[in-house]
Amino acid sequence: MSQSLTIGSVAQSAGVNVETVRYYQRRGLLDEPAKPIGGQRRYAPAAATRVRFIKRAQQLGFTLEEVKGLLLLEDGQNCRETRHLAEHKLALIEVRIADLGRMRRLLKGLIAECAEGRRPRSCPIIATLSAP
Amino acid sequence: MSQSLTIGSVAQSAGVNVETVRYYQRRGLLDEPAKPIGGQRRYAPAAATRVRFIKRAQQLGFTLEEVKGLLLLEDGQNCRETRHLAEHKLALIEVRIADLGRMRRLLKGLIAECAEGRRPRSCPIIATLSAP
DNA sequence: ATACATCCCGTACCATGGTACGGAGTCAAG
DNA sequence: CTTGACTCCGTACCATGGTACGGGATGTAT
Repeated sequence: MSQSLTIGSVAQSAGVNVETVRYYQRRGLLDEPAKPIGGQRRYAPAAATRVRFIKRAQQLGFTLEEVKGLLLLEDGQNCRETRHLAEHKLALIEVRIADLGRMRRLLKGLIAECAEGRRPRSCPIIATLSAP
Repeated sequence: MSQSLTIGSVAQSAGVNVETVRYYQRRGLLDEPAKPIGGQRRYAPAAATRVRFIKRAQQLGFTLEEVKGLLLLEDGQNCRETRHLAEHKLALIEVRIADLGRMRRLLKGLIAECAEGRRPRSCPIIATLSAP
């Protein structure tokens, strides 16, 4: 009963494509169970749990390579290392937020100039991009 | 004198790789000047300006496909359309910022739990990712 | 027992924005 | 006129996270 799932049911229960499960196996994020002689592989329910783990970590902004690192800590006994990974990721996310914030300010400013028609002869967005 | 630059000097003056200039030509973002019989192509200084335009637009978060759209409006006479493109991009950026903000809150919360050692038996980050 | 659904496996392809390679041709300076 | 740097062009490759295809083998339900 611990090896009861087909790859299709693992995929379905984790909400991903069968090909995605295979892909995770190729990427080394998921073990591939032994194949019975001329049969089909069977998966433990833990495989589906693991795929969900991967998906959740991705939603937190971890890449698959980083998830690989998290999975090494999966027993929950390495809280400190896990926290370091999370802190590092948090720092990267904050940099991205800051970058996007700058883009937003710039775009907003340009759009406002456009809307006010301050420089009716030439579009201020284009003008800014074209500046030497 | 209007066709005086080699591809190398265009690239250098715009701060990109020669291959990048060729790539933009393949993508249809930049015209490829006619090649003299058995000679080398020469570029007008406007080519370098255009490459810089592309790079700046990318920094504002536009993809190359979107830049292609902007370049069609490059004469500056289509302020309204340009503004629409910019507004659309701005909306996407704001969605992205909101997404990242959620990630940040989640990660911050988990890291704080870790640091406080509220759940010393198993790492709260791993536990959260592993939840059924 | 037969039909239909899945699985297996390798391989190729998608978007995105480039970089690298290699052999032949060309250009400019000394 | 030789040498070294640059150009040309097609093609292949990089990361990232998958998706698609196709023929043959299996599994399962009726």
